[in-house]
Amino acid sequence: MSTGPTALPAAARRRPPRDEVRRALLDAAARTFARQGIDGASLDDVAAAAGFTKGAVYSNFGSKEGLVAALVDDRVSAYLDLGLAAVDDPAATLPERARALGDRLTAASDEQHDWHLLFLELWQRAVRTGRTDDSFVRRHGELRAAVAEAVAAHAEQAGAELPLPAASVATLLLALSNGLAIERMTDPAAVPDDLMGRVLALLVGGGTGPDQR
Amino acid sequence: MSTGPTALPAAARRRPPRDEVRRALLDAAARTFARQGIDGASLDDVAAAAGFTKGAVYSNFGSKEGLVAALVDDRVSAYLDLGLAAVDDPAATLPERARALGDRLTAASDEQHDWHLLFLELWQRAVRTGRTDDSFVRRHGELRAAVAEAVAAHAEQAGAELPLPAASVATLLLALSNGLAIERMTDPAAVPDDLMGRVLALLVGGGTGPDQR
DNA sequence: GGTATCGGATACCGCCCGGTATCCGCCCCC
DNA sequence: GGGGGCGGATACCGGGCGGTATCCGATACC
Repeated sequence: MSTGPTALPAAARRRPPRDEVRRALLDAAARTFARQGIDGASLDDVAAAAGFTKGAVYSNFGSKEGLVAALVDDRVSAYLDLGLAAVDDPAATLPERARALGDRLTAASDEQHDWHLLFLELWQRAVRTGRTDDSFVRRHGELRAAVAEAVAAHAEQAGAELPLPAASVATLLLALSNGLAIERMTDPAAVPDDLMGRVLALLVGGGTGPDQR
Repeated sequence: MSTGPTALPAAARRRPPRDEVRRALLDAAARTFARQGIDGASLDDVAAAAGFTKGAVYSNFGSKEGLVAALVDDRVSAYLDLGLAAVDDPAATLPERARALGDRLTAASDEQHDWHLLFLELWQRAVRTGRTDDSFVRRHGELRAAVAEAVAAHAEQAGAELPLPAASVATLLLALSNGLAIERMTDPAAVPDDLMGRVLALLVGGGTGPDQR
């Protein structure tokens, strides 16, 4: 995977556009940091994973901290978009949508181990620094607000009465997404595929009926 | 806090019993690792927090990895006991118990930031090594099984029909405990005090009625 | 096509940490 | 109460990492 420039026979070497280098470094950082930990991965590791050297990192991001900051911006934004897109399916009833969203998020947690690992690491950093204006925390708050808004809109559109405030539902959705991913990564058998969907349906007042899907 | 032996005026120095040293080191490790990260904290840091030096750590645990392993054993066992004790209140109805448990777990998450931080770090290590027989993973599985058993017993005793299998309820309980603690640590306002209790009540079929407590 | 510039490569520095070898003094037991 | 052994303290080593100064070559512009 990821054939860097140095993979070529040292002959026809082309210098890739700067944006391309940036992207490659960010992607490599996401993978490498997720797998080895932010502190556990050296800049040499990250750069090598992208097919470059440390020099490229310092040229583009100034420092390791700068790389992490850029990564937060890049990835949390992407996650927010993904989350909103997943909810924007204007079909079917509210519980049905809840179940569909749950299934999709469950599947995503299987495919995106890296993202959850990275998310938790960024969260840890934010908590440890104690800075409430941490950019990761801020972006995460935006995500929660966006989800809450979406939940409220869908409920109103369906004319349904939520058993809990929309804001709480949003919080629970995020908490379950993380919490269940955690359980599933260490013991997949403990988290049935449809569990997330069932609970989400419960949260919007739809019951869980053994198999009414 | 934690007045180590060296705090004395260098005169009346007594050698503490070995078990005492072990305990002090384990406690200091839990605090220090939680706050600075397992890799971020040096053995000097840990030993100093307990009022000793690195030599004591190597004498008692052989290596940093040995200290971490001992910590896993120590802390996960304690957590399992705490969890079981919290559920063993033979009073009131099932939803009432669920709400009480939720309140208690929420309060605990406020007081035990360190434990959640440490838990997540240990979990990350287990996931990254990929060892399914990791002792942390095994102990966590035991915890889940114990919770599932307790849930089933309580439900049967109350003659209630659970909307989800007891095992799933147990998984959800753990997931919510972690997930909500995560949300609460970065933004306390986003997680109302009674949210956990309400959801747990929902999970055991008790509804959430705005304030029937 | 020649040249100036910018960006990534390379070599190097200093710090810090895990680990180890060794030392020293408090406990325990006879 | 005296001596031996154990347990913690101390000093030191080696490796690895973030960061930096410098080099070199490709790109783009005239």
